[in-house]
Amino acid sequence: MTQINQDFTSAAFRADHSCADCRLRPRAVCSLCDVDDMRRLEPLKYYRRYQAGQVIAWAGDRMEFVGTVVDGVAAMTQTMEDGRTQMVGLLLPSDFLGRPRRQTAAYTVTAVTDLLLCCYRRRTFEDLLLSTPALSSRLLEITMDELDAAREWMLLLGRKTAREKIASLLAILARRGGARGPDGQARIVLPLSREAMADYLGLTLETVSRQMSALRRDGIIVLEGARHVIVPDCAALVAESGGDGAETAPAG
Amino acid sequence: MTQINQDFTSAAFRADHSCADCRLRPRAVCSLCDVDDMRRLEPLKYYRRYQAGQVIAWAGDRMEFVGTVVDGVAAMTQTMEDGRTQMVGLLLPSDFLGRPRRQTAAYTVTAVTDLLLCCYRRRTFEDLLLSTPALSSRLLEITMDELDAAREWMLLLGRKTAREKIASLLAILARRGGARGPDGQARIVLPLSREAMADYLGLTLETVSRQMSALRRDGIIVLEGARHVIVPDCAALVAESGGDGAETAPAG
DNA sequence: CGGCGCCTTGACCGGTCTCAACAATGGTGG
DNA sequence: CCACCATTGTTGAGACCGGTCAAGGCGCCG
Repeated sequence: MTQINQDFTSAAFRADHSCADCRLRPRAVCSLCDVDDMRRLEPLKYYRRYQAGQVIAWAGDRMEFVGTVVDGVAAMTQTMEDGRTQMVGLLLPSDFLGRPRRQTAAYTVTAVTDLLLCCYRRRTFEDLLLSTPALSSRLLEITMDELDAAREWMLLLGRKTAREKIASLLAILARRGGARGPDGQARIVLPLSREAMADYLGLTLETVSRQMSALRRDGIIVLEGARHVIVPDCAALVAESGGDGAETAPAG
Repeated sequence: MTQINQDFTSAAFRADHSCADCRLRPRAVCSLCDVDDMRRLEPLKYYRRYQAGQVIAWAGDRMEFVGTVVDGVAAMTQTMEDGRTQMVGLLLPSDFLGRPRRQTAAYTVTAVTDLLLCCYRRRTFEDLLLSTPALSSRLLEITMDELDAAREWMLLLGRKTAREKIASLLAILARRGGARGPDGQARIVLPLSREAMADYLGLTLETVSRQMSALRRDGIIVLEGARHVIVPDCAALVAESGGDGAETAPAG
């Protein structure tokens, strides 16, 4: 597909990883496991791949696996009967997907870009949780971090203006996804379409587009095509974001 | 204070509970503990009381305890520099307050009504988590339930109309706090002021007041004073709420 | 070159916010 | 018991932000 997805695929889909040189171990659910734990975990893991746009699970579907995002971006969305949809989580590399002890997906999960997941069968993972304190301990930490992130997002959805919402999202993507420049500069390759951004921010895609243009006019960002954003001064962007909540990782 | 608070105090502040006849054990963090576990936990617990309006912790304060709401209602709120505030959690009886392994409060916590908490010192509780799998297992469940509730709330904040927001809140309070009548009827004693409702729903207090009046005019609710709500037909209320998300417990 | 997504921009509309006055409630003290 | 006050809730008028509907541009791919 587009340049964006090739960026993700090139690194991710080359071959399976060995846990020993997994670059996202420090943040993943297995980060607290010792060598012994990993000897038990590693043989049980397997990989799943999805193409951009593919639905991983519909809300209500049986979910027989859990996993960690290795490469790419996934989105969790909720939809009302009349079609209004709200994204409730953006899953970036190292984020955990799925819920032990629950048989069905609570939200629809979609691959936003090409995606690589490091998975365990759900039942297997539940057993590992019981026998591996380091795993369940880290999962609790991760879940509480996601809860904090969700609450930050509640502030954004409930109280921020459209401009602040856009600035907040860009600030978060710059923090976690973007390449940082020498000074306060950053470049972001947006994984999300305007519509997906709107669904995440509780806006319409037209408002997203207009506010992106407004930020460009005001010199806060520079656009190179719709999906490439340069932030000349990250501090200025954060100032536009309303300040609160930009310093935290996005919801998982 | 008001009738509302006396409702809460009458039962709660009589005397300390014994875990054996604690009516919220089934939903609390200790629900999976066996008799042996409880023999270790019970001597370590203690109670804290707060008056309506009292601040339990400011965002950034050191938090040296965690606990479960026994009686009353507490609120977690987040505030921006310019004063805009968003409630990010409403804590009802059996809900858990605090985060193990974190020294400072992430949000400001306030007693909405007179409040009774069943507490452990944070360090004590952290030790208990390590030595009591039933405790950490249940805490993970609770945290994941709160995460689901937070995500339901994101849909409400991002996509629902003012009327739907009000209806959703009333539906939730009817489910968890209200006395259920014989048919589809329910009566709710609102623990929240109009302003607190607005902070929870991402609205202004004027809009809350107007939509309450609109629901009254349309016969969806009956008001007996500002804080007493009668719902003649719960199904009709749920229909006004936009359907999604009303069947889940509120965020903790 | 043409067609199809995706994005941008414009004009207009409407829901919610803002500012303001007023009503109801409950508590206090004469 | 009642008058008074502070707090909380209600209602109105007008402004504004973001949504809706619609047209057109850009880039990618056949």
